[in-house]
Formats: sequence, C-alpha cells, structure tokens
Amino acid sequence: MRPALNRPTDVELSILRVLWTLGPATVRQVHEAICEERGVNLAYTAVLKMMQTMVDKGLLVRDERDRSHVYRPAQAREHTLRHMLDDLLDRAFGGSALELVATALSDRKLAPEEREEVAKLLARAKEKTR
Amino acid sequence: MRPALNRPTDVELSILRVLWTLGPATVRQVHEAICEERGVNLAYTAVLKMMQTMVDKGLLVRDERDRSHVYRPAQAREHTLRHMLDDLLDRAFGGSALELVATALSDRKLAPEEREEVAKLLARAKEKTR
DNA sequence: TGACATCTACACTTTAATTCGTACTATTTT
DNA sequence: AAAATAGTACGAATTAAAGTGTAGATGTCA
Repeated sequence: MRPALNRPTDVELSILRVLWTLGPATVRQVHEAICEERGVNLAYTAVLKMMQTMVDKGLLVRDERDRSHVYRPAQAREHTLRHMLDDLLDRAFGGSALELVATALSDRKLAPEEREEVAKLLARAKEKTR
Repeated sequence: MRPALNRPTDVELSILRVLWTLGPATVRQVHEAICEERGVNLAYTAVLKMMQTMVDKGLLVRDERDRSHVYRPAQAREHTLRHMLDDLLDRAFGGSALELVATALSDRKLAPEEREEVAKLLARAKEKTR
C-alpha cells in the first residue's frame, strides 16, 4: 500500500467531529457521542484504540494528568477542513478551485440567503486585492 | 471494516482521471499515463488488476470486442466529482455548503478573474430562482 | 481490605486496497 | 509451425483500517 496519506480516515474524522463539537473529551464521552451519532454500538475499546492510534499519528493530543485521559485535536477544525478540501481539489478537480466552487454552487444545497453570503465574501475579497 | 464506501480510492481516482483525459483507453495506455504522472514505475499487471477490480465494482465499463479491451468510466466526470464533493460536504463540513464554499474561496487559489466567474454563476442562480 | 467499577494497553482478527509475478491465450513474424 | 510478442486472468503478499476481547492498573466504597 502507498505510504499512509495524512488525510484522516472516516472513523478518524468522525472522532474529530465529536471533539470539535464537545471540546477536549475523554474516550468515554467520545464513545457515547459516536455510538449515538452512528446508531451502532461500538465497543468502548474500539474507540479507545482508534484514539490511541490517532495520537501516534499526531492527529490528537492527549492530556494524561487525570486518570481519564483527555484528548483534543492537534489541529484546529478550520485547518483540517482546508487541508481536506485542498486534497480533494488536487486529487479530483485537477487543482481547479473554480470548478470545485462551481460544482458546489450548482449543487442546490445553497439557500438563497447563503448565496448572498457567498456574494459578500466575493465582494470582500475583491476589496482586498484592489 | 465498514461496508465499502462507493467513494473511489486514490488509485482508482488516478485511473479515472486518466480516462477522463484520454477518453476510452486500453490498460497499456492508462499504465503509461499513470507511470508518467506518478513518476513511479507500476507493473502493467498492477494497473490491469486495478481496472478489472473497478469493472467489478461498476466504476468502469469494458469493451471486449478488440483483443485489447477498451475501458471507460461508468459515470461522467461531473457526476463523480459532484458525488465526491457531496461526500466531503457531509463527512467533514457537517453538510454546510456555505462553509465549504467559504473555505474554498478563502483559499487564495482563486484568481481575480475566477472570482468574477463565480460572481456570474451566483447572479445566474439568482435569476433562476426569481 | 475486599468487591466492584473504570481506565489504559495491546495482541489479534477481518476486510479492503494495492501491488506483483506467473500462467495461459491469442496474434504476429519469420 | 516455431518463436517472439502482447494481452488477460488470477492467486498471493503486504499494508492499513476497523473492531473486539482480555489483562492489568487504579480508584471507590461498604
């Protein structure tokens, strides 16, 4: 297999999502949140193992001061999201950010108000480069 | 492991990219393109095997009329890209297309002209829903 | 202090992705 | 019709991801 990408896997991402929502949390908290979210009943140790692996990979940081170790993401949510988007941009869209944005816009997932928001962002960007 | 996602894997995607560029092609053509693109020297049979697997998965369609089978993507490029973007949208951005677009825009990967393009797209979408 | 609960550590299993080599088949060339 | 050439098929090895169970450490409480 190719040397591991530093892209988070699905389960890793769902753990990150929980931590982004809850803030720093214990394995137990994450375990509960994940089981609820997924509807499946994952073993506690499965989540533990996963989170330990993520510490090894540098995806999470662990605070061992308490008996129940507290984990938090090593990178800010925004950083990870941008990274993943860049990755998709390169791998799938051949680097064309325009095509990516166009696809997202044509997706019928943007409400009219949100389109307005995007327009504002554009205007602001234009200001800056003037 | 979780039931296979229908998201193309990395190698699958690089094969799709080649076929999107070349149009329907033989294993040999894809093999050459991939080796060039990646700089690595993949075995011919590795690419063959991969493409056969992709046929089994329904990602590619094979025309066996000639001795050298000719492969093409089962889905249009746009369809696949949209699918992958939707997938990222759900998995990472919690479904917020606005945040996804905002991230893409703030990425400094859009040239001013491209921003203009996006603005036009927005205007057109606005027209339609009026 | 002994019973019980709660954690972490970790070996192990299973499945999917990736890669390669070998075998076999068909075609072309001498 | 050999010999060389060019394909496809496929078993097998390797690695990563995902998930479980068991063992051992530590803390709580009657």
